[in-house]
Amino acid sequence: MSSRSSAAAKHDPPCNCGTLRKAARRMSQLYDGMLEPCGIKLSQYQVLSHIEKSGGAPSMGELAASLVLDRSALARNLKPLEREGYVEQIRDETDGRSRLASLTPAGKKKLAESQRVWRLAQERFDRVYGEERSRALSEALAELFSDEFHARFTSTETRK
Amino acid sequence: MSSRSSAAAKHDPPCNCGTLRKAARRMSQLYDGMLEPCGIKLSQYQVLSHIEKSGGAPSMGELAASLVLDRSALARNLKPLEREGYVEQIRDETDGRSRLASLTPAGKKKLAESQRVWRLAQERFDRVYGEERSRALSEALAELFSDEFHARFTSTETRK
DNA sequence: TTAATTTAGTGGCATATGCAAGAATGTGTC
DNA sequence: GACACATTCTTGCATATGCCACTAAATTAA
Repeated sequence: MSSRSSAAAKHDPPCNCGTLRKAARRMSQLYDGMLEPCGIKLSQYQVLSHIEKSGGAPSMGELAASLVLDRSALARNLKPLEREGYVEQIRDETDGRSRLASLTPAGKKKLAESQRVWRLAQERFDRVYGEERSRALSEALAELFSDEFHARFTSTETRK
Repeated sequence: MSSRSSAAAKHDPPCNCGTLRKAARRMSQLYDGMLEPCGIKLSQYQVLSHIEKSGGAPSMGELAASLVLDRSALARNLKPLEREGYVEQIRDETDGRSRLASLTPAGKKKLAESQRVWRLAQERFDRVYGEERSRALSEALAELFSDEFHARFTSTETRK
């Protein structure tokens, strides 16, 4: 038999998920490094950014969903941002259960400031990785965290 | 002027890093879900798996590097695995500073068990995402956490 | 209207991560 | 052999994440 097929030489391909996590850790490090002068991490920038993109005052649930983040995790991630006075929770008049996340003036300012740095990071990424590939990668990854992918992945749960 | 180019409509493309993080969170959830019967998370499986791949007894530093993980983070991640008796740290005879990570018999058994489930997850991923694309994605991501990418990204730090 | 159900957000518990400072060990030099 | 310097791991501190159990509020069913 060939040495390739021996039991000991059973090389598994790299773990898709592990690879994703490694890349995420490394990129977070790089982006965080650039955002450092702004005093916020990419994770926090993402929160501010998503609040703005949502139109201003999303509910915790909506915001968590758009960040692909657990509700409780989002609540905790907001803590430092509230402490710094960038974000505040306001009651939803139409639904007593809901809290809406909203940027304070200071939050909008910090977001604008961070956005400038973030764009530099994006540009650097595109330059190093290639603009075309960058766009393609973004789309590929967006597919992975889409609800459709999740549904297709879990629907095959039972059989085979 | 067209509405597209107005200041308010300045749509930034999605954040490469944020997208990566979202995808990593979601995939971790899916892989963790499948590994659940084994009683370990993907992050823990990765540790066991990398110890094995390394040949048996890597130093903390080597293991951390192969996992693209901070040394201190690795040390903490090992805690639960040591508690469960899957991993043990042994002193390096040739270097008093170094600790080597090693799988216990129970750890090898748990790894083998988890590996079976992990392969199912990988297969499911490949089936849903496409085997060819899966392989390509893996390579693309591996490039992102490579030292070369890190170097190229940070080397342009100063200029522009 | 009241009871059952669904939806939102919170708090407890455990793991995951990173950075910076500190302690232990090794090495090279004089 | 003692000192300066480098390497390895450990600790403290802060954030990041997820799951589950619980409370509050709204919605639907009876």
